[in-house]
Amino acid sequence: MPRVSDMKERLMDAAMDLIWENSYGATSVDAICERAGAKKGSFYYFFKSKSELAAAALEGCWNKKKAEMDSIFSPTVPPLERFDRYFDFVHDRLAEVQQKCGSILGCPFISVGSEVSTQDQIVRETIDRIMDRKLNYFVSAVRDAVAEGLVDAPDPVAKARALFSCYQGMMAQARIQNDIELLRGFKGVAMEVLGVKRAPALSSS
Amino acid sequence: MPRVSDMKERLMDAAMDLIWENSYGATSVDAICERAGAKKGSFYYFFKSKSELAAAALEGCWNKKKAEMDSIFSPTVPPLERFDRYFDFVHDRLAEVQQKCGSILGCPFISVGSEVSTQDQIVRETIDRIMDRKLNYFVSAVRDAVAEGLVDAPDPVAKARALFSCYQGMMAQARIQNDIELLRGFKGVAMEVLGVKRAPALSSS
DNA sequence: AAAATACTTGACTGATCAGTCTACATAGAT
DNA sequence: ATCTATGTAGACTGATCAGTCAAGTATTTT
Repeated sequence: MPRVSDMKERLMDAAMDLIWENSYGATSVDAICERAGAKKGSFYYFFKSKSELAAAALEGCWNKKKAEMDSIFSPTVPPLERFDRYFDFVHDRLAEVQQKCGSILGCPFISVGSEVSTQDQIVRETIDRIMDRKLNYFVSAVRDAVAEGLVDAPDPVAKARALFSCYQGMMAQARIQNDIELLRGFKGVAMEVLGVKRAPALSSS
Repeated sequence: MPRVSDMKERLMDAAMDLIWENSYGATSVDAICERAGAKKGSFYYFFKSKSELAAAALEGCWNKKKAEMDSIFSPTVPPLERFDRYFDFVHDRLAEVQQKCGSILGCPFISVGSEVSTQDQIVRETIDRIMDRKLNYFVSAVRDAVAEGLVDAPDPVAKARALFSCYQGMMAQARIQNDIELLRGFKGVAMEVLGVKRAPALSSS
């Protein structure tokens, strides 16, 4: 195989950045090409439509985060500490992005999902799948917490879903209000929603 | 004052319908005009931009709902029953809209807010204000529930915020998954998040 | 009757949109 | 050396975008 190009990745990264910062609708193919340093021809060489690129970019975004998620939600970590670490991680990540672009961007999957759900099946299904995978981390952690007697939950899946909804709602609000403070206090809210019996001593800062 | 026209309201309604069903970005001024039976000139006679119309339409949407909210969250209704009635109301409303347009549309304020927050200050601030007013209903109800000893909450505002986030997250997910079932089970989730001591006997079905 | 207010009309502009197409470049394989 | 696969370049298309504008109509006030 001749020359290998990193243009496909550059286009996906550029698309993800722009879509997350602005929105799917407000992000043009021209703008994506410009940021990626590509020309139109390259774009349509790799992707057959804007919508297909968006789906690929979102999937790629998830794949990048997956390793980190696996580490944070590792079964070797005490279940409640997983949430603690995760919300710290998200906070730090959003704060870092805010330095670059000046806004709290929240979760791209919720924002873009809400935006395109009625108009773009490809993107909608991609996001649906990703959200489900994300939820699974919560479910395992809640199950483990129940097993260790840290949390009372007759239905761990329902509990995990409740926390997941709460997390998503908070992220959406953080974006709308452009306020990271909502995230800062979320660890406490999470423990309350889980109905933690007594706060465990955590090792991390 | 000469002739009175209902075109302003027609434009606002048309805009709200289209933006809620699709998105802000995917809704063109031409499409709004067509649905309202207006011509371009009329549009720009009443509104100086698409963004200003969107803000007006969202504000108008809230004003229409306000009376219903006041009734549901009336202090004469037992506090926990307010939530019960509200989530029933939202469920029925979304189911009704689904009949017309085939999709679960969720909450327009969250969807549009997430979409435009970084791009349109006018709309962003409008939504921020509306969400805050909505939250206040939750806060009062939680306070009353605490006063009646139905709920334990050292910080009723935090509790209300937690439930509000959870509600919003669930609505966003309902739209993304195009699934109303999430709403059906929400009343139970809400009571759990509130940490209701014992389920009170409710009068409504 | 005339003037003023409150709209309505629809053609128009220039920018931008997603997507197409042909020609070309660069690399490894033979 | 040349052939082939993998890209790249960028001009182009036709549709659609938000927004403008000058001219018109209907209604009430004076």
